[in-house]
Amino acid sequence: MLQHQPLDLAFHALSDPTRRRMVERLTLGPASVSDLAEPLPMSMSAVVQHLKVLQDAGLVTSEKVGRVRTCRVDTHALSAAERWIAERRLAMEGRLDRLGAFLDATKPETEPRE
Amino acid sequence: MLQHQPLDLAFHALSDPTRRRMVERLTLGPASVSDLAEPLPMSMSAVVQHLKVLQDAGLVTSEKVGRVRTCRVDTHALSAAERWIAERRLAMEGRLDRLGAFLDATKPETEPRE
DNA sequence: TTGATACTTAAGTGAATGCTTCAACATCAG
DNA sequence: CTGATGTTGAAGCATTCACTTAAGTATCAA
Repeated sequence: MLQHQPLDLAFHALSDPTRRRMVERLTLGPASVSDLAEPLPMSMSAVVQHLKVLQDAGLVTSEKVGRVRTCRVDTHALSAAERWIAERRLAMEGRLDRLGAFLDATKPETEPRE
Repeated sequence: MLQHQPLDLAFHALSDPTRRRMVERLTLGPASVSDLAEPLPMSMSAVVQHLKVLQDAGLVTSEKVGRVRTCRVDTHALSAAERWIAERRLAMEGRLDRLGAFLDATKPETEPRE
């Protein structure tokens, strides 16, 4: 991926189970990099790389104080991803509603109400 | 990716702009492979490969009649992805609510109502 | 039957991904 | 200062990705 829209980055970041676990952990509250790494069966280095993906996607923010980096969920990118899906669902439902209305109007095999 | 959970496949499929365009097109109604390929700046072959990713993720179904394959959105995987995000958002909001309540209870710098 | 249409499949290529290890580096406690 | 802690960075490696081209296979129309 060399030139991405925000949604590319967000969905890509969420496509990895390790990164989803990290987000799940962070929804419970802020955590250090070590906290995030502790339950994960991989090196610190790998966790930091996953964290970078999450940050580049705008799903997570972090700030370093002393030697500890504290990470938090950033809801904006998460909401954007959710919104894209919801919009598609609404587009589909709208279409299905129109189809339903069409079928109702066209083929009233039982008497239509009113 | 060699051993994936459904969400891995769904988010991965959605992380590509071409595949999102295909889903967007399909939310407007069923389409053939050629219909899907027509606006896209790549070979049919590439489109078919994208379609396979969408189908493996459970986002799209298709059936072939004659020489035409007709594709449709399958809402189940889409809903699952949406649900994962919504759950994280709710988890966060719940946490923020509790934090808010805690702050209200702990530091009533203005008089609490009641 | 012949040709055009609508896909399908295989093989190949360069770039990106998900790790690893090893070597830094900057706090902070004692 | 000295060591332990918490993180950061670079390099390397096997795999997966997003395409391409080229060669199929059905199906339908004439």
